[in-house]
Amino acid sequence: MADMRETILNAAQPAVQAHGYGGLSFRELGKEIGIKSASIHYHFPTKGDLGAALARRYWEEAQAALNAFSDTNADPAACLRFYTAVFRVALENGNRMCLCGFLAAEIDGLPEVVRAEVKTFVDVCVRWLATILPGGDRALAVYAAISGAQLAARSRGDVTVFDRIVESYRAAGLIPA
Amino acid sequence: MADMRETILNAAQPAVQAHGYGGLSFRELGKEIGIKSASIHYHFPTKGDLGAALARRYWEEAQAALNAFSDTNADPAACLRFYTAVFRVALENGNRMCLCGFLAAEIDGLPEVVRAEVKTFVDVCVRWLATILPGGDRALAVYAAISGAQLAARSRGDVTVFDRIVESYRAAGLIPA
DNA sequence: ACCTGAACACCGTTCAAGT
DNA sequence: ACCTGAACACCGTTCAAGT
Repeated sequence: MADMRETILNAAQPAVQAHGYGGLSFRELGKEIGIKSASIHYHFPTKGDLGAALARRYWEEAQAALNAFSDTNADPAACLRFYTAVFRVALENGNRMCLCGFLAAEIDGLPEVVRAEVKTFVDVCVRWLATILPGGDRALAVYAAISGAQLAARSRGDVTVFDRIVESYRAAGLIPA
Repeated sequence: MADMRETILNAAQPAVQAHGYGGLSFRELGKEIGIKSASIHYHFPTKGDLGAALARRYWEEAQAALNAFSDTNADPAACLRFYTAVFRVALENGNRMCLCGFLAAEIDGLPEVVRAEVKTFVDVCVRWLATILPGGDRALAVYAAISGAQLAARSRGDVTVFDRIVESYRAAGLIPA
């Protein structure tokens, strides 16, 4: 089996996507993976260290997935369909949020180490979108619009709300059709 | 001076807009207004009751403000400038989120009474936008897009990010210019 | 190297008790 | 009618102690 560090990250990620950083409990986490909460601190000295590791792994995987797709498919419309599909997965998977989307809302109460990784996630997404969309602030706007669509769909508890909003973005011309 | 119930709501609102529902502490709240945390429960039996009262007051005020503007100004572009300005205020005021925007992220861990008020806030905004924008899902899309712009700007700690995103929405044709 | 029990100061909540 | 102190089971964190 995998090392404990990874086991902790794997259990913590869906929890944060559902309840946020503040809603993550070391005691519940320990109960889930069969370890005492004090033992988690051996692998991640503080909650901030765990949060930062979580966010870093998240943007690394997102970056790899986005680049892998755009490397073999240069069509802007196809790339944007892939991008929205990535954000849709979180909703499909237990009506969860993008990890860094939730952390962005909580940014005010986050340790600096976590904040930095959240900002990097946004950078990764916006940089990738900028290689596909027209210049200026369009990439930033699309990043924000998709985040907002996810948030709205989640609060409705209805994935089809996400689809309808994205379709409306396309119809309006914000996203390439 | 105002009654204690209102004093509590006035102190709790900016706290939730900054730290969320989970980040609201009855003890800190009590310290701020000079009352014991146990006394807050006299006015609001549970944290959920306080959260619901907060969200309800929030959408009531938003509804009143939006209607007051559109009653005397029918121009779609002007109405949308007013709408975005309302969401901008939260950022200007200590880089805070829309109260119900934050609660939407936390929806999973919210008592049902709070959830219902959050949904009503979305309804209020979308219904108002629908009286101004072309039919279909455009109102829902604009609601989501502006929420996302606020979230992105907050995570950046930079109000001008909100302005740039909104301007980009206008340029793309999502919002009437 | 990795885990634990016990303690610390926090949290929302309850309730008997005060005025 | 309104407020409080004390208790309850929670929380992240620390640390001496175990293996």
